[in-house]
Amino acid sequence: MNLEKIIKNYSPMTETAFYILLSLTEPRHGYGIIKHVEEVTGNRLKLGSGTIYGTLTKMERDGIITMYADEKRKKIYEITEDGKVLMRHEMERLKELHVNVIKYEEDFE
Amino acid sequence: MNLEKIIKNYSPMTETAFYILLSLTEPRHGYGIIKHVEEVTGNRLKLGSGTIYGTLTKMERDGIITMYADEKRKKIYEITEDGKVLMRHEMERLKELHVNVIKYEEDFE
DNA sequence: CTCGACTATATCACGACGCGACATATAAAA
DNA sequence: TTTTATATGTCGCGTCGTGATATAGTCGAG
Repeated sequence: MNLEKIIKNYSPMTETAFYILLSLTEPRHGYGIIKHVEEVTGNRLKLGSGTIYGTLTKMERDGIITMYADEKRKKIYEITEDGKVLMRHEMERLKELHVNVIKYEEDFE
Repeated sequence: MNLEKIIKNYSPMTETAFYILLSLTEPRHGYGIIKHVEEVTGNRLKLGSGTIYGTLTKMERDGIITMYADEKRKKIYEITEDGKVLMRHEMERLKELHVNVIKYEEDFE
């Protein structure tokens, strides 16, 4: 899948997809990602098994992550260059969202 | 719908839902919301008609927005107190996300 | 040594969501 | 007058996150 289509199909990114990709700057396997996401969100976000393995399969098919190693009971992935471009794009969107949070925060007090 | 269930069902909020509620601190009708969202996102986000009217119906049913006025060709809504609580909750989540954007940004360069 | 807890992956059906297409209608502007 | 903008609504489509279910290896406590 080319970069243009990737960005179109993955924007806006779901929170799940965002945290999976955030975990894959270091090579990790599915179960390791689940634990890492729990860590960085302070146990708030717990990914279901269907979510993680389904998403990883889809992301590999689309070329935003790649197989790093295939051990007996561990399939280890890492993010690709296209994946990094996508994440930079998503991070810009999240910054825009944050600007609007700060701007309109007082209206909800 | 009670507040606990509202927060559970609307978290994490979709970008669409977030910007619709952000628009409803002032009373607005569907079409007005579409135009307002285009404005605050710099024409990035254009809501489809199915999205806006479907979401408004659902949000009113769940008690996070309420009918403010029902003119001939305009149904005007505004956010409820429960809706404001929900938005404060969502804004906290977006701040956490933003912290992680700043923290891990350099890993995607 | 055995039993439960943890690690690890995979598939399935379910409900929810965003979207564009299509339909309908009024009002303003060209 | 004809087009463009305003305004709401419904429908089917594809996608997504989730929990249930299945399967299986590892490892420590009793």
